[in-house]
Amino acid sequence: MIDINLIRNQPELVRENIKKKFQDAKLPLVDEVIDLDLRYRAAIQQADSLRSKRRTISKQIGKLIGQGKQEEAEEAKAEVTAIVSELADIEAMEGQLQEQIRERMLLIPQIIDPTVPLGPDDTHNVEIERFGEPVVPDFEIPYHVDIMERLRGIDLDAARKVSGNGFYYLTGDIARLHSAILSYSRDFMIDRGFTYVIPPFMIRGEVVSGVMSFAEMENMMYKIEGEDLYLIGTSEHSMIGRFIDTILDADELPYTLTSYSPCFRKEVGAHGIEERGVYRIHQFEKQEMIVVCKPEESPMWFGRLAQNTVDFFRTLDIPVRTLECCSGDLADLKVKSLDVEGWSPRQQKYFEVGSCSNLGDAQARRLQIRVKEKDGTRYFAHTLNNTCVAPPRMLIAFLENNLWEDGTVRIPEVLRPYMGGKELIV
RNA sequence: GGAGAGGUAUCGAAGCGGUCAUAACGGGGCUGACUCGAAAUCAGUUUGGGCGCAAGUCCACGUGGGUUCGAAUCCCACCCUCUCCGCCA
Repeated sequence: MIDINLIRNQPELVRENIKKKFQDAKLPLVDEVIDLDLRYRAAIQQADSLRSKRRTISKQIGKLIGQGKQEEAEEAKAEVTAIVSELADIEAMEGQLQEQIRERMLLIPQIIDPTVPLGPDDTHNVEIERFGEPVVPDFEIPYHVDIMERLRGIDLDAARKVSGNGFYYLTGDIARLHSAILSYSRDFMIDRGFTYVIPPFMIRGEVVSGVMSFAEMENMMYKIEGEDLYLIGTSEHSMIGRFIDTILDADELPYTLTSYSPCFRKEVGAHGIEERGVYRIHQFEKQEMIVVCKPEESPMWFGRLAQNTVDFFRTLDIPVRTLECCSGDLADLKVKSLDVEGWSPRQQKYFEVGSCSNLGDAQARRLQIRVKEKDGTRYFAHTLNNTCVAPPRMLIAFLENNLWEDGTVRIPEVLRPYMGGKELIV
């Protein structure tokens, strides 16, 4: 959500931004908002003055009755009744206009960062940098599920029987590896100064509708029957929810948090659970980074967050690259976004393992997350989030890159302490 | 699950149909005085949001309705928090 003042004062800038995102169909929204806003403000003034009158006269009635002037009081009552009925119509209009403005404001995209490359869709995303040598070994790398099965580390058949498609049993060393990666990532982030947080895994409907659109909610969130609770799709939901409708002291900032949570997703819609294996599933676990900071610091944090993920994968000897989202592929709430992709020697291409986003003040404006300076000035905070690691998906990259020809999996040094000193999975 | 209490500003808390919601009273914060400095003391100041060029004005007492000329205050529904008992990782 953008500042409505931007539409009032610099509508051209808002239109340009819509064009940059190849959403020309939304251009009329700008003029609609300008028109509705004018009418809304007029309605406010009219209603306010009526409310003011109602209040003044009502107070007088009290006095008149106190003085025993019944007749005058009755006259005044009639006057207020007339005002109140007039007010009812204007208030209805006021509410309607406000709702119409809000509906449109939610559709108008956030002003993107000037550094975002322009392009209509994800084919125009721009590779920024590669880290590590994307090696293609001279033996064939099996499908990740086959690798796991050979190591007796996964049971998808049983999971389908028990829970359905999109779930898994991890067992033995693979399960341990999964936990090791999470523990390691947690410590990795703590070492970089982030505060470790374990948030609620279920949140209220009110919070859900605050952090995502209705369509997203329908397609992603599992609802608990008979309760006003939803399973989180990512810890970002509960982490950002924590700050809804708060005013933070400027000297508390920045909040640099790293949170662990399981994530539950329906994955309804375009993709479904088509992909076999553990690439796209209903339940996975994730270590996340969340930053709430001052506006001028968000570009700096954006870079640092993305670098954290890159560094993390590099300590596990997985080649990665960063890919910047072009304007057309960027979600409407985001100012700038970078995907981190891990190398798949089997497919001989990179695939998404994490996503780093700067939401600017869009999320904060929508959720009323404000900052107060010592001198009393207030403004909206900037929020960022980034995947540190989502183990099931990263296991794919991990296994493919650390597999030896004889079928054993090498465990990188940094993970060994979390694996009881093991160097190999055989 | 049973019983009770309660949701008012940064915190505690008063108000329980109009003349204190620019929120009593107390604490905290900030500014100033005194002081070499601090503590203590004294004085002042301190909610958020909308509209308006401004003067000013409106909204918010958990949420949503209702009654009334007028609602923090009365009525209805819902939400949440706390305490005790029970149950239980």
